[in-house]
Amino acid sequence: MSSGVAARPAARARKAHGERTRQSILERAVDLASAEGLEGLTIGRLASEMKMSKSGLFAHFGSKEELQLATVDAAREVFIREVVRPAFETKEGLLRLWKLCDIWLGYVRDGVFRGGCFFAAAASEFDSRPGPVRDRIAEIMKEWLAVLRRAVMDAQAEGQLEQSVDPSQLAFEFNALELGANWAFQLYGDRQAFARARDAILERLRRHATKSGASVLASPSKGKKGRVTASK
Amino acid sequence: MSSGVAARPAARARKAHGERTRQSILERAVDLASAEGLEGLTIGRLASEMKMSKSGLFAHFGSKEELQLATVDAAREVFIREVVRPAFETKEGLLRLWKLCDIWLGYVRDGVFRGGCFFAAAASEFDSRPGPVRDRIAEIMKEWLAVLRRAVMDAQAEGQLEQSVDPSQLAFEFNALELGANWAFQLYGDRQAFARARDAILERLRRHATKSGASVLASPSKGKKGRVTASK
DNA sequence: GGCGGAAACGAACGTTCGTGCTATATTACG
DNA sequence: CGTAATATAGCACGAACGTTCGTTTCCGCC
Repeated sequence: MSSGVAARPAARARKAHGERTRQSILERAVDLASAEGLEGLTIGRLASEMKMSKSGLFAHFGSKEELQLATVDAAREVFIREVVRPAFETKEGLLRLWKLCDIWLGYVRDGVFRGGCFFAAAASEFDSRPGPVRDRIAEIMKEWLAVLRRAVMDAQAEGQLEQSVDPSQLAFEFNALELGANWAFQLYGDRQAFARARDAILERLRRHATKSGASVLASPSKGKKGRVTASK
Repeated sequence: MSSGVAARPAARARKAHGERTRQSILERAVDLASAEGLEGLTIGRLASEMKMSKSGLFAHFGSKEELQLATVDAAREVFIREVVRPAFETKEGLLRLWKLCDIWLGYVRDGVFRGGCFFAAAASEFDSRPGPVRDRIAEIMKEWLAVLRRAVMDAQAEGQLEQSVDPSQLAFEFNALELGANWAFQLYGDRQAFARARDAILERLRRHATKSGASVLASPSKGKKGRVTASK
């Protein structure tokens, strides 16, 4: 950490191997944890799926809690890559706000994580289990809520959304509808839930859109069938 | 099993003791499971809390899965007693629909279960774990959604809610908002979330209320501060 | 060509889990 | 009172858990 360890590219190549396996372990860990839960994510199971020994895998993290934390952060990266980043390709304003919600719904429907929204599951699992893991999960979900809230405020600044709407309130509602769709899909395989959430969100956006905002929202409304738009 | 074992009333009194301890075990089990999860609900832990031996307690159920199923059903009884029944004291119509949602929020806020809504937690825990337990949970939550949907239809039949609203859609949205409030409260202790959910629900009810429906909704809206009305 | 450190391994630890078996209290009724 | 059913306890099991330890394999570098 302190000494630069020599900037020799060769020296980096040596270290790369450990880091790379660690990364591929975390990939699996995220997948496993999203389905079985962060506690159900077992070191032995993970090791056997990676065709490694328990101890070999264990050495990368030092404790189960560290593994859980690393897994949560890895899932956060995936979420940013799959949801936030794509939505941020759209210019700030009402359309980006809509994209955030729409892409989120797609991210659950398309099974980016096997068990639906990773953080919805993790939050529910850890909400009565104090500790660093719970804190990290709470922090990340707060980030997401802040992104939504920020998007609302931007849309207002752009003059596309009425000033009277409370950004926190709207962010809460959208998040709730997303969680609701996730819940219905995970428990019943109900794909219609995505359309329901989308309709509810769009209706709310339209209701509070200014005139200039309404035009922005014109296209996705006209989409033929009620399918969620794919991110690509 | 086969032979009727005699329908003597006295025979029932004999059996009562076992049934009573079974019931008190389930009380504890529900409380424990609501906080630690249905899988975290451990027979050893439960036995020691009940000051019983593992095997003595175990004999009442025969398997962990049976214990889980019995626990889920016990939680269902509590839910009916605490939420559905009180709301059904109000005559069918818009007000009952509102009561269902309002009392539900109170039931989470007042900690009827230590871990918030028992079924929200259980659903999230078991949604990727097929089996009888998952099926039972899904069934119970479907009952709740059906109650909501039915309440919407009743309100329409009473002429208090516009015919144009889709009962399933409204039930979905209300359920989602409730789950969202539960989520925010469990993860952040955010009591404001109840007010947010309530506001969102009330706003929707008002929007789609007929004239006669609006008058019914007049009183709870005027309630001074935005507190959720207690069920008693 | 041998040294050193990182990475992976295999075996074992102490615990806890769910689940059987067997025996002992407790109780109801003939 | 005695007997049979019921309820609880005691004990042991096999498996899985997280974790530790000592060893082995691998590879860049002096």
